[in-house]
Amino acid sequence: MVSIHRRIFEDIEARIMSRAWPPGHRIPFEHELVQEYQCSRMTVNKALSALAARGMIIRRRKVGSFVAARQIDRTVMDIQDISTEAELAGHDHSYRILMRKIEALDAATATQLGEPTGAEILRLHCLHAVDGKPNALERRIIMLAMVPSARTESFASVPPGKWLLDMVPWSKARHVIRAVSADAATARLLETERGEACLTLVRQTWQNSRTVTYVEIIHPGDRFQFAGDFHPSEKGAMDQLPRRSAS
Amino acid sequence: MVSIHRRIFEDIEARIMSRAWPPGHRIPFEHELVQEYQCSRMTVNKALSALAARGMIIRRRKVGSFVAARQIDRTVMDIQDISTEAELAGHDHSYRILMRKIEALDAATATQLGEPTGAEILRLHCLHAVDGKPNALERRIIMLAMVPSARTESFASVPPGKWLLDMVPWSKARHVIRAVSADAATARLLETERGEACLTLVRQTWQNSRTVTYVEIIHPGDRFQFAGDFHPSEKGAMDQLPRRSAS
DNA sequence: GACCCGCTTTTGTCTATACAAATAGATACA
DNA sequence: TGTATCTATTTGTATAGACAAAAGCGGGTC
Repeated sequence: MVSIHRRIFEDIEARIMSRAWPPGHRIPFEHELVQEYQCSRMTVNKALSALAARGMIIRRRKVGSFVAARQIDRTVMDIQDISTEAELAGHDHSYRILMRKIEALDAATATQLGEPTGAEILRLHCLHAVDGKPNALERRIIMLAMVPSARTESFASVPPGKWLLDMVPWSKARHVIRAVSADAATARLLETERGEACLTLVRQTWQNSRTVTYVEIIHPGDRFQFAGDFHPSEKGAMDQLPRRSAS
Repeated sequence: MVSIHRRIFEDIEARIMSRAWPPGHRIPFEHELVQEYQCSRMTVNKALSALAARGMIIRRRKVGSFVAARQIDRTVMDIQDISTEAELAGHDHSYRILMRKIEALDAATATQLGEPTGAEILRLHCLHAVDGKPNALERRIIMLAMVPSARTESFASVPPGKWLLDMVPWSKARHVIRAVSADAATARLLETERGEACLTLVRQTWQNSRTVTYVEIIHPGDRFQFAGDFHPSEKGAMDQLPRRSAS
C-alpha cells in the first residue's frame, strides 16, 4: 500500500522518464489532478512540490507546472574526507605534513580564489597513504581570517580536512575534477611514474561568500576513481543511523 | 519574507551544518517545534520531511528525528550529453563515426557489464570535436535486445548519446570518473601527446535492471573538467524553462 | 503604440483536525 | 526467565478551508 501523494509522484515521474511527457510539456493543473485522483489539493501539492524539489518539473504561478528541460544525467557524488573514507572501507590511513607555513596571498592565487591579495593564509601540503601506499597529495590553503584557530593548530594528530570539517561550518562548496599528468615532484611523492595520469579534485569552500579553504587533492590515476549513482525516484538516504542514539 | 516551514528548515539545517547538532543528535519533536515556532504541526512536518528527503535527518516513528551520519560533501554533477553541452555553451559541435559493428558480447566484457556472454551488441566508436578541435573519444556498447531500433540506425545525423536519450527511457545510471594516460591510438585521435592524462567518464545505464548502454567517454585532460556545486539549502533546479511553453 | 489598473487563474502557504502505522516501554502471564 | 499483549508516543498521511503572492490578460487612457 502506497500513499496517494507517492502514487501521484510516481505516475508523473514515470511519464517524464518515458518521455510520454517530454521536456516543456505542461503537467495537469492541481485541480485537474484532484479530480483524477479524487483527493485533496494538499495531497496533489505535496507530490508536485516533491517533483519540483528534485528539479524534474518547474512550477510557476498562474502558468502551471512543466517538465523541466535537461532532466539529464544528474549524478550525486559523495566526496568524502580521505581519512573518513578509508576508515569506512576498513583500510588503514596515515598521513604526514610536508609543509606548513603562514604567508600572504599572492596576486595570481588571490584572483583565482576571488579573495583580496595579501590576505593571510596558512599553506599546507600533506601526503596521505592508505594501507601504507601513497594515495593522495593534498595542497591546501586556509584563510586565517575565517579560521583563526588554524594558526596554532599543528595538524599532527587530526588531518586538516577532518579538522576543518569539525571546526568550521560552511555554506557552499564547489568541486572540480580534472585529469593532470604528474610532474616530477608529485610523481616522486606518490611513488608513481612521472607523467602518470592523476585524478585531481579541487574543492573551494565558502561561508557566507567568504572563502574558508581551497584544496587540491591529487590522486594517482591507477589507484583512484569517483563514482556516483542516479535513481530517479530514490528517496533520501535511508538507514543511516542507530536504533538507539545518544542525545 | 520567508515562509515558516522554510525558516524552520534553515534553522535546523544551520545547526546541523555548524555541528551544533552533531550526527546522532535528536532533533526536537514536532510538538516541541510547534510550541517554539507557534505554528501548526503540518508546517513543522513539512520542514522536517524536506530535511529527511535530503538525507540530512532520519525520522523514526515513536522514536524521533536524528541528525544523519555522514552529512558529507555531497555534490551534484550535471553530466550532459556532449553535443547538448556544447550547444548550450554556444560552441560548434561535430562528430564522426569511427566504427560501427554488431557483435556478440565477449566473456570479459559480459562480466564487467553484468550481462550474459554472447548477447548481441552494437559497438560504436565516435570522435567528437568542439570548435573543430577533438574533444572526446566515445566508445559505446548498446544492448540490441533492449534497443532493437539501433540495429538500423546509422547515427549519421544524430550522435548516439543524444539518440539514445531521446529513444530509450532509463531508470538508473551509474557514473565513474577516472584519470588514464592516453595510449598511442587515443592520443593520435585526440591530437594530443601519448601518455597525456585523460579524464574518462564511464556511464552504464539500466532499465529495470537490464543494461541499456555502456559508454566510455575519454576527454583530453587539458581541455576538459567536471564541476559541481553544493549549497545545502539549495532549492531544486530553477529557471530552466521558457516563459511560454508548448502544450 | 506605451502604460496603468484590476480581474482571474494557478501555485504557495498555513491551520485545525483526524486517523493510521510503527514501535519503545510497561505490564501481564506462562 | 522469557514471551505475548497492551499502551502511549511519535511520525505519516489526508482533508477542507482559507488567504496570499505571482503573473497572464484585457481594458482603459494617454
